[in-house]
Amino acid sequence: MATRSVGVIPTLTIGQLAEYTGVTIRAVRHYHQLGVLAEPERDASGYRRYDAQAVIDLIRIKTLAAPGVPLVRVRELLDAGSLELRVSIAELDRELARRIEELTEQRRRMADLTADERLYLPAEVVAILDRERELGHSERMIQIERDVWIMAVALTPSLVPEWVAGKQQALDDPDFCRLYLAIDRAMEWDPRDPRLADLAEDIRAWESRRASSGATEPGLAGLMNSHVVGSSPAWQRLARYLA
Amino acid sequence: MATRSVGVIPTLTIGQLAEYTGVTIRAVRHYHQLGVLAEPERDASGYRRYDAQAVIDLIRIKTLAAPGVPLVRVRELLDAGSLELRVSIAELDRELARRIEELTEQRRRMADLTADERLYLPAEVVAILDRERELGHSERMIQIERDVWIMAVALTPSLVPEWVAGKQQALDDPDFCRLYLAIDRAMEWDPRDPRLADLAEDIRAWESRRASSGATEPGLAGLMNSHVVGSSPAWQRLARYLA
DNA sequence: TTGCTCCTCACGTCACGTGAGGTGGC
DNA sequence: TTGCTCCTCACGTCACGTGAGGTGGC
Repeated sequence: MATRSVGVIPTLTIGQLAEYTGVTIRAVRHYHQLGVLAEPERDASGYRRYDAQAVIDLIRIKTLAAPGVPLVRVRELLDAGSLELRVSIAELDRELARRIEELTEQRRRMADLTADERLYLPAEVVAILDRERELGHSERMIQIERDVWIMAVALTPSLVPEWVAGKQQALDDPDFCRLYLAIDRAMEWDPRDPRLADLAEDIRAWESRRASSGATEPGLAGLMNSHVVGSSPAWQRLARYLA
Repeated sequence: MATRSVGVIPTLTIGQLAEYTGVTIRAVRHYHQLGVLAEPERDASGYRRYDAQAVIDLIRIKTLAAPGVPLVRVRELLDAGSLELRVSIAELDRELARRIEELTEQRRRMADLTADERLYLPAEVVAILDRERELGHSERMIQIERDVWIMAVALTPSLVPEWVAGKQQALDDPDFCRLYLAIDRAMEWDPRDPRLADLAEDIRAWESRRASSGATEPGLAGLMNSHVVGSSPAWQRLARYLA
């Protein structure tokens, strides 16, 4: 596709070529080995001698390879006609645009690395956790709930929207909020604390009101399941009252 | 820095973990091997069992590794305190911004891949070549000059600004332009053509006018040097007339 | 002789990919 | 029994990096 240069013009050594085009000497040799860049003539000392066309070819190779086009494809592209090259360049341009989008995404994610949940939970769940923080819940309980949500999303993502809706509804109910905070506080009570029996009563009452309203949500029952209660002796007692 | 999860919550297999976080199973094992992600407990079958903290850790690893942070550094970053992490994230953010700039640059360069000189010659030289095209020069001569410029920039970049200025000045002179076009046409003349002697006379006359004006430029002499004339028998004759 | 650039093997690196051969629960 | 997921080696890949040992002109 490119015409050969006349050949009567002075030539460059591999070091000069590399410096001018901004690649390493080793990279040039590598391109020769893969047949991406044609081997040039040698001088009397066996040194490679490059002409202007080599400069042009190498800069083309570099331009294509820099954004990550595999060298085998670079070779194909430059061997192919300029029409095919033009088509591929259009493709590569879209690819680069995509990569720029991706990096911009990654910058956003980086910013979230120190902030906690945002990165690994859906936004609605993060909102629920934030809402509970505002209600004065302990970080310990929030973290347990966060872990439960992570497992829920990982194991049964299809059920998550329903749970999210149920939890949001519950948090709109002042009775639930009081109850839920009480449960949080109860975590550190002595398991023989008499208030646990009253709390169990309140929970049962709320749950039956809720069930009669037709709402389907695993909320309290979900949190109070056999996996979670193990983290607090008081909660274990509470679960026994409810059973 | 992150607190351990309670451990009474159900766990994920390596496949579930990989799918949820969007990495391959092999990548997870690789992270274990390098110590970037802690090895979890095994179940009765020897299968790895992951908790919510592993999900969090893995997403952090992925977030850092995706834009190209070496895994050894990822390990250091996550082992270090969150202050150090924050500092490094600021650095990484600048790095990502730089990469986005770079990709944008590469998109521009890609567009120039089919257009010729723009990619491998400084803008002023490209302007000179374009100007000569407008004056009606043959592509053959332009290409020879292009190759001379490439070699000039590669071998003695410090002299290029002077040459560029000289050439621009010459192209502002209508006498030079006529002469230069004549030289272009003469390339394909028969070496015995009597007009060559007249042309040599005109060149000498122009050069002496130019020298007396105090301008320092290698222009015509540069083009008509021993390296280039070899490409045309008529030019060789012309060079002998001038010698 | 010393320093510099060039030469050709050839092994190393980084982040996994990809079988090879085998186990364990449904 | 078949199919699926998991397991541990261990070699392969891609684009070079990095010595190892040697040559040639100033």
